[in-house]
Amino acid sequence: MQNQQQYLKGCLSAIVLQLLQQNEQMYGYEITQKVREITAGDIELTEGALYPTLHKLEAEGVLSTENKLVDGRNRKYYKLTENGHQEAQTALNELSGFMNNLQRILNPKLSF
Amino acid sequence: MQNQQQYLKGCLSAIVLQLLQQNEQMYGYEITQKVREITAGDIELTEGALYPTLHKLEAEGVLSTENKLVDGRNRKYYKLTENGHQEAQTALNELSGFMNNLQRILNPKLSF
DNA sequence: AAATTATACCTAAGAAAATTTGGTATATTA
DNA sequence: TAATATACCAAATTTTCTTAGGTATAATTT
Repeated sequence: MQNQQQYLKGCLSAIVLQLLQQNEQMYGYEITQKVREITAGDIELTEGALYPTLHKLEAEGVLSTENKLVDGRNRKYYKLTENGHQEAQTALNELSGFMNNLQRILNPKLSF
Repeated sequence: MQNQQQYLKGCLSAIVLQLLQQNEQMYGYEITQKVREITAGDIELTEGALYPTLHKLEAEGVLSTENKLVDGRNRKYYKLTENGHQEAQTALNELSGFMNNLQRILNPKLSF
């Protein structure tokens, strides 16, 4: 169960979009901690991967940002744009479909 | 449900290992058709990704090969080596763990 | 008081792994 | 006979992540 990191490829954006569907607004560091918490430390979003992804989603118009100073430190909050909500739903439906397919491959006996 | 391809990144090797745990021996083209069949066409393994992956797994000693001439066409059959069975089990356990974690993220209400 | 850890952002070089596009060849089907 | 299906492969490019840095403030530990 140790090296799950490799499987993260491809679904980092989807994870971000899901968390922002659930939480209204989050900042980068918060996202890394949330994923660490939910997965009990199995999955660690590296900042080198996360920040470029956030910037890309913002550049695509999926996310918007707002800077806030909290306890003397700067935080950059991200939220889904109006269009981003639709994009998020599409991406998450696709991921859901993919996971069902992957289950079919891994569990050939079960039928869904 | 169309573009699930993006999520394939990172688990191509695991899919190959799973299919070879189930099937004893398979050749490349057969693997692409099998995945297409199981996923009803949602996931298409491109040959440009599959063959390099097979060669890599062979180079690592996870898979061994045997060439056969069938109906006038050459087929290169792959099977798990003795060591490959262990590697496969490890990789598939990791993927299973990853999917559970991803479910926790996508489905925050459910507890597993 | 000083050093370490936690919080919080970021970039750039490199590596890994896929896509895209091309190639070769035989058998079957239209 | 032309197109499709079968069957293999490699190379250039792109995408995406890891690794390894950098900056800065607050809180904790030594």
